[in-house]
Amino acid sequence: MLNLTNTLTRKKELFTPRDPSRVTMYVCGITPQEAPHLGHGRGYVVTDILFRLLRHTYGENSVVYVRNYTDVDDKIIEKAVQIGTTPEAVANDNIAIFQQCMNDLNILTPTHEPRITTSMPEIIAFVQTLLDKKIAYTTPEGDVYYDLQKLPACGCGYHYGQLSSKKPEDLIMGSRVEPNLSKRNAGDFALWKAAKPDEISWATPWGRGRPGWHIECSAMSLATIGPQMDIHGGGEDLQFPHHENELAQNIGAFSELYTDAENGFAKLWFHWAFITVNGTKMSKSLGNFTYLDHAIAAHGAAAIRYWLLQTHYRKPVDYSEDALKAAAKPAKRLMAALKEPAAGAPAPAFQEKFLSMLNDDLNTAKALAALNTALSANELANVQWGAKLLGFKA
RNA sequence: GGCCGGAUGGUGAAGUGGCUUAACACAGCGGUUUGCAAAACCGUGAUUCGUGGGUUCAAAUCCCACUCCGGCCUCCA
Repeated sequence: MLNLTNTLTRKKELFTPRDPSRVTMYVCGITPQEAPHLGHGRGYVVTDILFRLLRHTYGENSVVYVRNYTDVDDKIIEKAVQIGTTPEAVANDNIAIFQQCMNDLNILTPTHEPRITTSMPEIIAFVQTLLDKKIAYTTPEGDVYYDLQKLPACGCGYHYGQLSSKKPEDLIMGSRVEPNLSKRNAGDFALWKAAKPDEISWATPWGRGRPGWHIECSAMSLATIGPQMDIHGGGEDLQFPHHENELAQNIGAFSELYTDAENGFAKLWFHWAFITVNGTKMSKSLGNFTYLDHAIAAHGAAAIRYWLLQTHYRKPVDYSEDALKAAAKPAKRLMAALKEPAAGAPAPAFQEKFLSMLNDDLNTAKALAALNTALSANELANVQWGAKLLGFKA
């Protein structure tokens, strides 16, 4: 009985999968232009808890979790030029660091980890579908845009801006999007960008180029999960424009399938909040980030997991060295309990209580507290069982 | 400017109507242990939940106003 906050309705909702034997979740992954920072760690630790809980509830082989790599984008290309290598090499290096971090943090490997560069036929096909339906249009420059005026009416009741609580007219007024005279409406977004000289590009019926950011996720989720999924997740900042546009793309392609609110693109949209530093968002552009691998080396993976799980996933977590040090001690205590010989089966009452906490919108802070209480009471079997569900590994 | 979210002890943070004079953790303080120290373990902390009103038998929890802070509107987990 999992209750999760659905960004689309802004309410905690009882989660019921479309098919309990194949529960599906797509979470936006990283753009490997740089090594991952602590913020990436948070998102995927949180998702890991959700994945573990779903596996516990529906069975280990009944959950399909997809997390992609956006391995081609402006910044990767820019970086490759800067250091004199290929975009592929930049992406591969950073993906390797990312995967090592995920491994260190004991984050379960997703069922599928698609990349843009290996999903090109699906991406091109998706753009073609939107062109065929006249929802997208090409420009003289060779770009392809989504025509927001053509967003089909959908049985699911979606209107553009619903996911991010924005009104289209506000978006256009406040728009700082690069002016492009070839666009029909200011809010139209790129599905495909025409090739620039000397840049990596792919051939398509409408000309060479590379995909826009949003279409990639629509295509990769279609290829791995299908046109409808249970949970779609990502960082808070992806709500707009990325997820809003992704949703518009899927409705453009599959509106006839999406007959009502229960049968839309995703049943539930899941977003986690950021890591902040002195109250301000940790980000690459502000330069106030800490590399994930450095933090793991300095404090240990268990301390980082403990620190992150102390706060509810929808609230910001403020980073400081002191905060990580403060988490190291209880994390160590937990680790020591996990290193003890297996203490047998947990008490049913404890399991039930523990699961009800996680099922209540992933209340990991409360679950961690229950673990500490069990630890003080020397309930080793309970501690070992609970810690495992929270992804701690001896 | 528009929209969204938040404000709980020295610190992080859970709690969204009575089970809470507020979980859990860190720091501090007291103690046990120890040759001393460290580590470990035990004990100890807000009569109070941004401010002002209101609703209720009952509010940190609901409603209204205000103040402050953050996020999104542009690449971003």
